[in-house]
Amino acid sequence: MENLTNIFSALSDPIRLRILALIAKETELCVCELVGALQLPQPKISRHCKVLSEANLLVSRREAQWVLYSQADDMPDWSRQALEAAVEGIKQDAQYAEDCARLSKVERPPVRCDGMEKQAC
Amino acid sequence: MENLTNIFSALSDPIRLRILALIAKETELCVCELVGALQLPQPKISRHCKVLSEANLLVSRREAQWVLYSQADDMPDWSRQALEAAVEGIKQDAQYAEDCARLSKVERPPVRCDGMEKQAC
DNA sequence: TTTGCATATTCGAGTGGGTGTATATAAAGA
DNA sequence: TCTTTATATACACCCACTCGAATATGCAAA
Repeated sequence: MENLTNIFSALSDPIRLRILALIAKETELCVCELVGALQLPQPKISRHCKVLSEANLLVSRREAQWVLYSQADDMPDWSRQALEAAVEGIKQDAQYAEDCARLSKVERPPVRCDGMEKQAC
Repeated sequence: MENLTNIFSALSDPIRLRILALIAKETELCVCELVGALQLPQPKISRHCKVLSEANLLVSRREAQWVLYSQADDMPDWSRQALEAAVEGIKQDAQYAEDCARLSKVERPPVRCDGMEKQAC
């Protein structure tokens, strides 16, 4: 029951929904990319990512200086369904398009160039 | 965006989830039945039902002295999906079984005997 | 119209969550 | 080691939310 309400309270914040939508689109993002896309202070983004991690919606891995967040892969069905609903909902918001546009202009950190030569970024 | 966060914050309360699960099971319930099933003060139930109505998850209709709550039928897809996820999640909680058991013992108000002679209740 | 039942609302108190600012930690490179 | 970049945390403040208790409203039957 507490798991359940944690999930939905994690989903009940606009900034966290924006983070989830971008990660759903890009698979994996680091904090500084999210800061660039959402144009919000870094501690704010970091705290919201923590909330999403504690709700078991995101997981993080550190790579050099960067911390990369992605969707958790061991969610119960209803949790994944709730997450999908949230992402689907925010995709219909104008904010999502703006965030995507800004994200595309954010310089990719070298660690995000998966499968390529890191110098190529 | 505000619609979206309203939905998820409406879903982020254990009492509201219990209400939604019972209504999903019984289609339509009045406040006094919910009070009996959840064993909580009537003003509390009433306030939570109001929150769910304002999030467009429930609708209410008055029949004599009773107010009957049921799922809204004009939800966007992602909203219905979120609601289904919430109900699915709470069904796996022990609390749900207890609520169902208590609900089955609550005396049905005459207005809930759909399609039958009301005296038969 | 008075009484009783069902539901909704108001009020004040208490609590948790979000935020900005500042600072701490972690890692890499000079 | 010192600096830079990236991320996390600490602290104080404020606001929204929840609650219990009391009261108001709506409806029907006597």
